[in-house]
Amino acid sequence: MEVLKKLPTSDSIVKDEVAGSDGGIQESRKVSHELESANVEMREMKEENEKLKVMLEHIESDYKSLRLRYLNKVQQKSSAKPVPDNKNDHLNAEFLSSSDQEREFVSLSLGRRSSNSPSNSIANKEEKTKLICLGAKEEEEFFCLEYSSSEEAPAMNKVTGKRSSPSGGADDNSQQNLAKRARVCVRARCDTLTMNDGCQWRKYGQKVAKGNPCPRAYYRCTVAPGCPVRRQVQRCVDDMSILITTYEGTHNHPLPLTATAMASTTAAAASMLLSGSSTSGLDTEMIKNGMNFKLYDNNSRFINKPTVLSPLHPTVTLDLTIPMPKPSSSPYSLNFNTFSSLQRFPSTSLNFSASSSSSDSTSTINIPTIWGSGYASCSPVTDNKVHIGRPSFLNIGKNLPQNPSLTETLTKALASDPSFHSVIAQAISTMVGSGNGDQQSARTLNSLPITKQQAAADSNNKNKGCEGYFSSLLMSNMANPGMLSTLNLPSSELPFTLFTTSSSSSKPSFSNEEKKRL
DNA sequence: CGGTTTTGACCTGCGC
DNA sequence: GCGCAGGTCAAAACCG
Repeated sequence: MEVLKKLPTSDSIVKDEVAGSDGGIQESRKVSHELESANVEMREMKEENEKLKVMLEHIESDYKSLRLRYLNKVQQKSSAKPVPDNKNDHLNAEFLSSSDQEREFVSLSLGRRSSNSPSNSIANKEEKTKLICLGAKEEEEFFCLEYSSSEEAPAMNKVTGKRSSPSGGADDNSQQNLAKRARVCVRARCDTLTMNDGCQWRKYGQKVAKGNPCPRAYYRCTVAPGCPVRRQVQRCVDDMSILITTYEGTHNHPLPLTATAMASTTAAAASMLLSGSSTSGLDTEMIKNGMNFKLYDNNSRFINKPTVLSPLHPTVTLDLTIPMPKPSSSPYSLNFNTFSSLQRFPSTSLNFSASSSSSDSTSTINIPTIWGSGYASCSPVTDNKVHIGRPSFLNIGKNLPQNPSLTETLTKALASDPSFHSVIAQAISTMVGSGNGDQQSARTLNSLPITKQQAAADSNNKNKGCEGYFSSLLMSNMANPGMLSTLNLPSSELPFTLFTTSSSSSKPSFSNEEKKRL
């Protein structure tokens, strides 16, 4: 896995700046001053790029060691225990001996599908399901995380998990269903019946839920046959203007350009939820390019708590109904929380606050966001609001030293957190997509100039009214000029694509455009 | 005519 | 075990 953060060369900036000036001493002084500051920022960014690279190397090595540890543990378990269940033993042996299966397991853990794998057969999938559940008692979170990355599985076992599920222990089923049923709930104001998120949906049912006179509609993705993604659409009982759309599953096909943003966001949010871990339950805020993501839990007093959510499903709610603050004036608020009812589902909370200027007193580290491209500056705060990962692994925010080494501290902390590793891996795979279409779409989307993206979004909105809201919102947020302000760069010069991965090798890969920029 | 929507019946999980 | 609620199925109706 190779992650790159792409930056425009200082030369290109110089040329543009010089070309843009008409002369005059003051003008050139101003330009040179700006150049100087830009260069300083560039150096800082490069340094942080290096740190990120180091961090990712750590992540990679940590992941490998974790995997080894896990395999050792399974091996020890299978050899030490005579085990009442011979089937599981057999499965363990198979797991350890089959390179194919291991490959798929690893693949799952990275959030990618290996659709061409010969182990994709039903029989093998069933075996792997059992394998995963085998160790669930000891390493519950780990297994949930690993398995949750493959949300296509419900295509074989219906969401209810019973009708077509193989006869297995209730624990096994529930364990895997926990991971598979992760949902992303999106709340947005919309006057139309549904919102166009770029995907094609077919309605397969409607039901009036208790407590809400508005019927809930059930949709399936029809972009590709067999796509496991489903969505529920329902009006908020407290505010009829709010449409609650709940997504479940991951698309197993390339997505249309307009659907990429939403799918990536929901997949990343689901990934965040599933890879998340228990925290102290403190209120958290996350900033993501100007989008407000409101968080709830069962104790939340949030009055618009949607009835669409079932305690059976770990759900992330993305609240788009909160007005966006102006990019340059205030940090955005993005709340991520989970319906972790019964404490069965770990919650993940992150706090990314965007520093509006370099004069902020707090130290920041730049973290590539998983929702689109850009920088989210992670600012340590003093009220314990920065919490990433499970307390046992990491508890950033508590007793954080407010000194210049904070960046390193946070970097190390992040690099040492397995949850964060998985989130990053999932996010990368989400952005890259399982198919070329996804990759292309994401890249195309990210490389579009802001004006074009905005124009496209505006055009969509003009034609469809409320429809296209998701796409345009997400697209515009991906290219949020506010994020550019931290770099002091014109929006046209910003490198949107921060992540590129190469599936064929571990070396970085660049598109032609990216090569030019570099 | 093919795809989509509607709608009543059915299945499953959960609480009592 | 029973009833309730959520979710899904599938036949009929609808639509372009």
